[in-house]
Amino acid sequence: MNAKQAKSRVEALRAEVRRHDHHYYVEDRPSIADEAYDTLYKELGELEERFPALLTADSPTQRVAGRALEKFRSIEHAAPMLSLDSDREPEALLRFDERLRRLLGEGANVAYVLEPKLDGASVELVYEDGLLIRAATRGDGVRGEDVTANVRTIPTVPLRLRGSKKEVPGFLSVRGEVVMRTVPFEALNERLLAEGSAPFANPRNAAAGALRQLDPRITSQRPLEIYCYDILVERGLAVATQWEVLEALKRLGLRVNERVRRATTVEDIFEYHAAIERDRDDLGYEIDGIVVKLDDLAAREGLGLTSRHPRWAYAHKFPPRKEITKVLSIVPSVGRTGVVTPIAFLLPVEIGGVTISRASLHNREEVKRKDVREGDRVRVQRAGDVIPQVVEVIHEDGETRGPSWAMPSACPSCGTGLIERGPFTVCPNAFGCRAQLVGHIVHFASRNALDIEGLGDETAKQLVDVGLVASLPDIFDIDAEQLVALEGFAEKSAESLVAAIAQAANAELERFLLGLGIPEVGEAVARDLAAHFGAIEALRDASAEDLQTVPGIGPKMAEQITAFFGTPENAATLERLLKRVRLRPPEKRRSSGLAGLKFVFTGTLEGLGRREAKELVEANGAKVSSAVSKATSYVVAGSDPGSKLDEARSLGVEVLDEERFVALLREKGIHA
DNA sequence: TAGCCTCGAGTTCA
DNA sequence: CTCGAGGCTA
Repeated sequence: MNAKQAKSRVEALRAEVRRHDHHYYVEDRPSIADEAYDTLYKELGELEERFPALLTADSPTQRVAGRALEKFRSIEHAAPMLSLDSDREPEALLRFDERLRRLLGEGANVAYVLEPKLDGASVELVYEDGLLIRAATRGDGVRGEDVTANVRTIPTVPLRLRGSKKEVPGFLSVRGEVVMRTVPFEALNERLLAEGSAPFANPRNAAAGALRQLDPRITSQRPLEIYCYDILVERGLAVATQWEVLEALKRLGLRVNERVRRATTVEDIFEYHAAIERDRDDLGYEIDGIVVKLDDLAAREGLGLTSRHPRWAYAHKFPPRKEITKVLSIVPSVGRTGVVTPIAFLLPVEIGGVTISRASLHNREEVKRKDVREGDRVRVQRAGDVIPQVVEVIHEDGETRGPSWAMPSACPSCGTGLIERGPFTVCPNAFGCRAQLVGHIVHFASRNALDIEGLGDETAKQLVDVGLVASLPDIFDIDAEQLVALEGFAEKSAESLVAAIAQAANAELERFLLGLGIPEVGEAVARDLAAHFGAIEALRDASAEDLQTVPGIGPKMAEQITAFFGTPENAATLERLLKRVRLRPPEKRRSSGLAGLKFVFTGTLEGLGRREAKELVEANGAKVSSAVSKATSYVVAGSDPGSKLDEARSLGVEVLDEERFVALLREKGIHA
């Protein structure tokens, strides 16, 4: 075979293989037997090997460009990839619809396109003259990471758009969602487990993780797929509506979700939402709601954007996932304050990608109200998609249930008679109850207090159980030898714990105060007290009147604090602790550019952690609070923000993304 | 005295 | 993150 013959054969083979790829991956309708396909593919590969001059990047054999990167390049998107306004309340959807109709004017024909909201990793694909030249993660919406080599390995992503030169646009930037279907996801996790690697919590993490592999050969082993749903920028494509956009994408060989629909009324949208939710478990991939988009592209232009979201699109989310499981047992547990909390141990179930095995039942009243009993089948959800909650008991005909659950009358830890305080049940043995001591130790060692690494729940329990610690100050007397004698302690971990404790003996006053666990004294109050009194002795000897001169301290808190220091056991403990620790007075805050501002953080910050961001802002004279109010200056929203973002919007508080937050700091001469 | 604002405490999993 | 309650303010 000469070079010319080879060239035409190679071209014919590529067209053939591409066609079969499209049918198999995009249309899900194979057009050839696997064996015959393999033969074609093999022949193409062999010819390309014999005639290397014929090799091109868009050949179906070149999906995996086998070299690992050092790191990803950051690239700017052709247009910002915005996030959508979203809510799960039906009223919010009604408001969206009404607002749109109002803005578009009386009698305007409003048409929507409805799509499932896929829960995967958002990417931009860029095609020039039909060739895939670039792919990027969403990143902060403006710039993302260059993951071209990885995206090329996804079989549903065409390396070359379908159609003749005339039909293919000169430039096309498409937005799509990379997802992993649930079945291959589980297979992948099993494989990872078998290899001794950590499995992924959910398909979204698995998809995002696969995209961020530096070695495309690893990505190519991960079962990724794409669905395309938007055009960011295009040249040479005549489209006037979202529906036409989707049609055009399909024509060009890009996969579009099969459940997309058109709608003209808000009733249609609710109906679609209900239908998709009903089918949610059968789709084979994860979704968390539906997306509603105004169909008319020209009308969108007129509507424009809010600070973060386009006004012409909206995500109507599903309520949190609920699953049914069985209550294995209900066990009372005593916390550091002595409050006894009933905990339901559950037959493990997966909800939204995480396995839930326990849920707090909060208090006596709660158990009674829901009438949860051991052995019951219960519906469990993750409130705010995080904290597991027992929603209700599922009753069946002819069921036989155990006796209703009752709070024990004696403390499960120390046997002292329990007392009732409102809906709560409390162990009054504050100084002799081992469970409470364990709680105190953990709190004392916690990150915001003395930050003793290696002294968590399990270790504290062990130390108390073996009698090494009978009271809080005893932790400073532990030596490495004693620890090594314990189960689970090797020499190294024993030494590092002892070192961590020794290091903690040099502590900031406010952290020490927090660690003492005085009722009503948390992070903020501890700081105010430290700043006002300057030394622990001054605080200890302060009267209730003195305390109330501190802004934020009223009669109730003053009473709690004086009662704490007035209790002989606490006084003795404090004396012993003070012999062991050296307290540093509060640092003078250099107030500067941020004085008078109030920040609230939500979501995950990428660059500097939330904790560092908080400290940085506070060190420069600003306040950080946990809830959004009218008094809030800025809400800083990282990725995956929570309800505080919605709160900020409804109160009209300015929202900063991480980039603009850092920019604000830089403006004020502050560097991270 | 009501309502807003803020804080403390408890909460699960990887 | 949510709930409940204390403190502050109008």
